[in-house]
Amino acid sequence: MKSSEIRDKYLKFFESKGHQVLPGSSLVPKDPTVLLTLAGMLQFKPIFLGMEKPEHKRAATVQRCMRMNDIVNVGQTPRHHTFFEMLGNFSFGDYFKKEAIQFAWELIAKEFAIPVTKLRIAVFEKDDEAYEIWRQDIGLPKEIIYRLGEDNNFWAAGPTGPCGPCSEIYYDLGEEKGCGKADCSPGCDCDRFLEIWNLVFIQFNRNEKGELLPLKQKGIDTGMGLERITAVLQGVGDNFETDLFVPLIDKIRGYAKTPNGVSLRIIADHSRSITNLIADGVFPSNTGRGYVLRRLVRRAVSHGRKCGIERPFLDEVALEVIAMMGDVYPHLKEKQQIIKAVIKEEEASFLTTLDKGLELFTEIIGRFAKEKMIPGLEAFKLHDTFGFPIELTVELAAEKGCQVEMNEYEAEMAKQRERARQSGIEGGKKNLLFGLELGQVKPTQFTGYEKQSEESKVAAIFPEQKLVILEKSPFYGQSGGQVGDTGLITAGDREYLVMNTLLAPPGIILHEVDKLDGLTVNAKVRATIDSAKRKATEAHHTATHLLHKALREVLGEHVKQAGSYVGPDKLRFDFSHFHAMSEEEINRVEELVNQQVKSKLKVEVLNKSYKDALKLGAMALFGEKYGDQVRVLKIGEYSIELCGGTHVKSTSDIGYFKIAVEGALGSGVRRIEAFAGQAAKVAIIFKAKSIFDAVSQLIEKYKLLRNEKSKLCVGQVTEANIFEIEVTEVDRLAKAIDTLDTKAVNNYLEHLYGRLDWLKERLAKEEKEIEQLRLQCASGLADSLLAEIKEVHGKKVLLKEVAGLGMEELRSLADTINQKAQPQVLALASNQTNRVSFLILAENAKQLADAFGREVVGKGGGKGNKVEGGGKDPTKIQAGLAAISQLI
RNA sequence: GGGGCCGUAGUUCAGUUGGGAGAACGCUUGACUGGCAGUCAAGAGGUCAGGGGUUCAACUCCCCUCGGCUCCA
Repeated sequence: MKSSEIRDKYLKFFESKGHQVLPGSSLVPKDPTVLLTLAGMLQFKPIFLGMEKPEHKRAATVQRCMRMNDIVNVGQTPRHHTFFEMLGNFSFGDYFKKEAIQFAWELIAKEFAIPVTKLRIAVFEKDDEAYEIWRQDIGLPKEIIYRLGEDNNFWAAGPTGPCGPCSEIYYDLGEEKGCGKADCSPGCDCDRFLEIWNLVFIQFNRNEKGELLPLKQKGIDTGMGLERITAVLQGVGDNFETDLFVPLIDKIRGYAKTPNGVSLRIIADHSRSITNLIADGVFPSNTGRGYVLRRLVRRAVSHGRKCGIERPFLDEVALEVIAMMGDVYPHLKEKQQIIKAVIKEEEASFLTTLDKGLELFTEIIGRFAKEKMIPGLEAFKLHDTFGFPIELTVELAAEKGCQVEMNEYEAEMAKQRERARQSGIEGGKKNLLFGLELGQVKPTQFTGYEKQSEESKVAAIFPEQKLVILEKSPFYGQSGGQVGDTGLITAGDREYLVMNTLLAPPGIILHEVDKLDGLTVNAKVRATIDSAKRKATEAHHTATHLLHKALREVLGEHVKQAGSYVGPDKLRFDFSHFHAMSEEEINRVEELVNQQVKSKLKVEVLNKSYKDALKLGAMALFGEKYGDQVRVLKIGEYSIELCGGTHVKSTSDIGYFKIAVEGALGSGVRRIEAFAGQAAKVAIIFKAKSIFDAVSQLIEKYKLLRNEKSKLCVGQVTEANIFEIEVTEVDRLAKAIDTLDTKAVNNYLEHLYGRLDWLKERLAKEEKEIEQLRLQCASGLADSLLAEIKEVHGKKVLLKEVAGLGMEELRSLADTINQKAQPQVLALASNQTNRVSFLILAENAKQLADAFGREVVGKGGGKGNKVEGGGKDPTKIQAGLAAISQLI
């Protein structure tokens, strides 16, 4: 049976049993606490947790999943993967153990016709109910039903919350695959018994005390790995030998000069992960999912090299993955271009780090060739700092007959992990919502799309966190990047300041207030938001959508939102893009956005089903489910996106849009900070003002320099034409902002920057000229000083105070004198802006400097026969020089 | 979120108890040559990423910011 038939058969079977077939969700989960979709039930987690109402009582899905826990086993065993497909059927308070077991058995034994002799069953040791169903209702002999412990057959999503026993169906691959031990049975570590289906019976809620309380609404959550069942049904006993992998591995083998089975499997497995991750909107980066993706690419490339593949090839392998999976998952085909491009770029960048690492490695191996042992610390540094894989280090070392001190390496690695974990724990505690018991609270009715003030009743209070929940509220809870509203809750004549508003997953709006005294549940209140702040936030939010669209127009369709902040003060937008933006690109984007502002586009909100929204061409973000009602934000004909936030009525309300900074967050991810409305105007004028200040400061400095120059040896100083900035120019700028003339604003700012640069350049030139003049003067001075060299105790000595010379000039002066006369003792001291600089050339320069330093309140130091130093009391220079002459 | 490394001429990089900013290539000019290549000579090119601190003195030591690379979660 082909794997595609197995998928279809599974879904059809459960459809016939009254299940709604739903599409699997993205690998990027909606739940922000979960990195990747790692199980079929993830999209239904809120339902099992009682936070969301199910739309169907029974559902069945095929879910693409990713798990990184077993990555070291991938390729080594017949059944570990980073990417796999999970077949699942679910019951939400509908059928329970009996039907779940009956369905499973019917499919396995009848539809798939797996011989009973090959099957084994496991139940939780205390679950007599399940045991009896298998025994009585199905009629299985007790020899093939096993009772297993909590670690194997009890499922929980966390330390508290819904949980329950499970029952597993195993396939016996035959004794020859096993460990041969007498007690070998399901649950054994060896490869004989393959777990093919796990049926989870969610029947308890575990509270903080660890007590198991029965759930009113029991649930069923089952999962059968497509790869495993396919292996069984195709009679190969190895997932990598199924039609899910064979064509892919063949393709990879075609690139390999020296193929080895394990590497081919790893590359095949990782290619599937990589392709699907990128298709779901993940880009390589150095954090989070992006980092998972990067690691997979790098492991795959490393194993490619192991197989003698020197050139980039993964992007082509990805095409094969798309060819194999594209019919089931059409979005892979749609994203083909991007997938290929991203992989190519990432592969190339890894090859350069490998080259770099190789250089460092050869340097290290040279140092430790004698010991035949590379310290773990070196290997760790190579890995940690330079990204050179440890496997490669070990392998290359072995080629040179060296080993790597792995204990030390592992110890360093453990330290690194510990550090990261510590910071993770501390970070988690910061979350105010952590550990809040919201199970009994109903979702708040949000009325803030239309109203700014609302009569309401207090639904719940959390005194410890100072959180208030209302039945309905106009306050927007922080989500989707938009900050929470602030404002006022009044009860009678008492006022409560709302500092921030948060949103908990099932749609509960939490008002963070300054105090709670007197406020009780069920109290009648009026909730009023700070509308000025809201308005400023809305301008930024609508501008964010325009920005997103404009970026896609200017930079390309690969630009995708990767996070945002929308507040009253500014907006921040993170997006995928591979290079820094050029100035022209930034200007183009600004212009495009301001053009939309000028066009006074109508901003509309449409409530649509997710399906219809996609049909309209809305840009889908992460995590939406197919059945959801979604809000579609339509800005004229320009932009259409899903968005739950609040917005201005017309783009003209944005006022003006200005990008402040564009920078990198990591490779492949850029960040823009921008201003809209009043904030934009303030930011621009402020910027202009700060340039004015800088310019006038430079002008002052310039004048000083001219002055100094005129005092130096040459007499003639021509007066340069200095641009002063006129105040009226600020008015012109303000006017350009008001008329939305982006070009004028940018030209003007550029003009200001230009002037600043011009002045800086001018200043640098002037400084250099003065420097030259000084050196010139110093060399002139040298000639006159030669005459002052005296003979003391048979040594040529010159001790001299000179006026207004810096260290630079002293050196130059000393050089010239030294060149022309070679005195044995040369001490020059200068009084510059009330401080002393001195330079001494002599056999015992240090000793002389100490004596001099004592006089002028200073000290100095240097190398060999030269000392440089300084002091604070210029009036003592002569005394210092006298002290030196004493020592000669 | 927490670490590590890096940032010096147009480019690739040197630069140790903190005490005159360097090399190679490239660039400009000149000479040799019929022209090019080439060789020789001279020259230009640096806010040592930016800001603060310590110091008589910071490319060098400390802190912060920005940018690039990288590991862990």
